[in-house]
Amino acid sequence: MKKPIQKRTLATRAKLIDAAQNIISTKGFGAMRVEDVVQGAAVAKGTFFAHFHDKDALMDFMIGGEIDAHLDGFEKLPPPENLDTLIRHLLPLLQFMTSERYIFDLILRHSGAAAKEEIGPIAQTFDRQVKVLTQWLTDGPFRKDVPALILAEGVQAFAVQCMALHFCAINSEIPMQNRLRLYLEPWLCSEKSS
Amino acid sequence: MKKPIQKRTLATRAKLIDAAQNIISTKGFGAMRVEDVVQGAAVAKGTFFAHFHDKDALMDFMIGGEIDAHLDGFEKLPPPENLDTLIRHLLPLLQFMTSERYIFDLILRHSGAAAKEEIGPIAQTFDRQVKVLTQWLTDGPFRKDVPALILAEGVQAFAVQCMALHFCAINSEIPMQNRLRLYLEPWLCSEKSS
Amino acid sequence: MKKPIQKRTLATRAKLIDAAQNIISTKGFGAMRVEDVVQGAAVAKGTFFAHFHDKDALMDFMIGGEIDAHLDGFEKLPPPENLDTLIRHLLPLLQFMTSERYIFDLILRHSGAAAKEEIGPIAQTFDRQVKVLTQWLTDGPFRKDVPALILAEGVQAFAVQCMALHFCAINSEIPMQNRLRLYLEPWLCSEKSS
Amino acid sequence: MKKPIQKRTLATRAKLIDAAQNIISTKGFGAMRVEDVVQGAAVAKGTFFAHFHDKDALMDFMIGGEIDAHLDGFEKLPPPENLDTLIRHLLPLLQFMTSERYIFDLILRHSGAAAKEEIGPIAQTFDRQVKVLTQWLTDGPFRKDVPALILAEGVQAFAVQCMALHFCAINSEIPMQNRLRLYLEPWLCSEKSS
DNA sequence: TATGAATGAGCGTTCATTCAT
DNA sequence: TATGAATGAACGCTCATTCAT
Repeated sequence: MKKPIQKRTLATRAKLIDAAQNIISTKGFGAMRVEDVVQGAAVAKGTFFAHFHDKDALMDFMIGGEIDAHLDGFEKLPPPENLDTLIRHLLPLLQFMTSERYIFDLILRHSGAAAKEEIGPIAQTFDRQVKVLTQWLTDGPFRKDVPALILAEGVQAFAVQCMALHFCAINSEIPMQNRLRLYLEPWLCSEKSS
Repeated sequence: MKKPIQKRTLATRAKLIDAAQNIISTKGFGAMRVEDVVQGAAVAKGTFFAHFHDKDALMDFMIGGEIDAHLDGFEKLPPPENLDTLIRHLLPLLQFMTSERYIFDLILRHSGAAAKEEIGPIAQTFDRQVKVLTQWLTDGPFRKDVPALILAEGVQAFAVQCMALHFCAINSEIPMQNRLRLYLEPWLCSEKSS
Repeated sequence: MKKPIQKRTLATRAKLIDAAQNIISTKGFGAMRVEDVVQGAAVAKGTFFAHFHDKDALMDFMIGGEIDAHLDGFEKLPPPENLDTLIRHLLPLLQFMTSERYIFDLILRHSGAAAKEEIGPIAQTFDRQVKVLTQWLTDGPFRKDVPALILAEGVQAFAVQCMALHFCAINSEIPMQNRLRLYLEPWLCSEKSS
Repeated sequence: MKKPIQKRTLATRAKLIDAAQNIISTKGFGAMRVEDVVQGAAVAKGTFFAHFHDKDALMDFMIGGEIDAHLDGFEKLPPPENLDTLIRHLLPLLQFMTSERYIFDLILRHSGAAAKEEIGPIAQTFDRQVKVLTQWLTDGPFRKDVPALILAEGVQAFAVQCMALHFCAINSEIPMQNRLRLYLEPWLCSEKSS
């Protein structure tokens, strides 16, 4: 009986998110200005900060949403029956994450939930990624001598590495998915030697 | 006839680096402001930018130097004769890199040399890291079915993952070195099945 | 048939005043926020404004009450038989008024009833002050060549001046009551020269 | 040899003051916005705060300047040969001070230099006022049984009282100068009895 | 080389007050 | 009466970077 969130509150929040979405799809994440969002939502600036602690919180929410959409897609797919399928499945997400340097940096910063006590949207998607990957690795034709959870976290590590190198001048001539294969082949398709 | 670097130039640069070092050891990397550095060096703001292209260049230099010192140490060590030794050798570096969130973020950003054409100090240390690791992996009792270079890059990827999780509220109860072992054991001590 | 004030109304008002009193005695007048008051009273923001026209009205009420208490005390005292007694009598009130810069400023602003049509509590205390002083000056051994009312207003003027200078860095070394004596001696103990 | 203030610095400061002056004479002191000032001066916002600690500091400076101009005029006048002349001389200043409620409030707040360590422009004019008045009262046909300095401070006290009452709904029907005469006559034209 | 005043775009904040429910 | 989300107009601030001297 504390706070039966009012309809108006939700409506306002939706307006803000809509406005943000508009700006993002037009000009990209990096170009989002609080000023423009409140203007687009026809809402006072104070209202913005009543709904989101700061600009970063909104970015976290928006990017987290996008990643979640990808993960929703992942869950609808059958477990990949080989390494190449797995990589092909992952690729769209990696491409989104590297679509803007701004996004990648922000994701990295938020992925580790950092000092914040409450885990933010992006950090939660990282957990979810591991869950999905764990499932795939359990069901698919991958090494079984190592817990799927560890394998999944490793895939994440390699994916991040590939994305980072993607932004690297010297290393970017080799496509992300190729490099990822280079790592995942020995990671997922070996068996511990006795 | 390539203008012999003047004594004054070097002196000023030294003053700036000294001042920066002072601030860093007092308040940490994250608290470094150009303002304070030039004040500490008793030099004008503009002078700073005559010596370093931007603030990041100085940070890059300072952190790069620190990492290089670690790598110098690595090179003096004998190749690790097993996984635990390898991890123990790496640990001090990882600890420096995670001593401040600010450092870790900055390192991540620079590790990929980014958009910059010329590779900065930090990026170079990453190359050097790979070289050292490659040597260690070549000489030590590790899997040989995968190029040592790839293995080395993988070690780097796992190290980054461990550092990132170190900053994550939910995952930080397990020590970095333990987690690293979890990843490196299957990564370095397997052999491709058939 | 003028709507008999309901018990609930009075209770709410009392809760608000209580809450305000709490905050004031803890953190001072200047730190009072409507937010905190309604929270302390466990009442909604809007309710506050149903009971007080604005925040100033509450402040006016609280400070006016405090001053009135002082004046009640004054009326119980016998007319001062000399200047020093008069000043000694006044002192506690002046001390309250200068206990916080915020109070003094607010009193000054309200003393002149300002643009408001209806005279507020503080403005009324100023009238009452003049009445009390007029009585004192009529009954005591003070000059009679000037209407007691004018003298009383003068005392008020000098008191304000002393309070203002009390807040002034350069002038505050001399105690309020001493300075007041400096002014009142020639103001109250002279006679017009023919 | 610390900081030989540069020409540019002075020019920028002048631009800011000019712009402020423009706005003030068009729309009054109360309507001055920092935003408009920097725009009018064609200067960055940061520059404003490099020259004035905050908006209040500029207001202090502007109003102080205005009062100083009045005081400059006062110093060119011969000492008033009677009370009415003295009041007539003072009137323009009082009228400026009461021309806007905003100004009067701000002057009151700053007159007592308050908590600030360094005395601001307005506070300084208050000192200067006393000096000018002291001279007038020394040279003119006023009571000599009280130090001119005390008399001068008293005049100030009465002037403030009159200005405050000027803004008071109930008391404002009687013109400031008339009320001032009511006070000053007994204050300046008496001699201590016996 | 050295100087340091100026830049500048946008974020976060404030908090008394209003108004539709 | 009571509710509490929304308002809103500035203000203050940040601080790496530039550029005319």
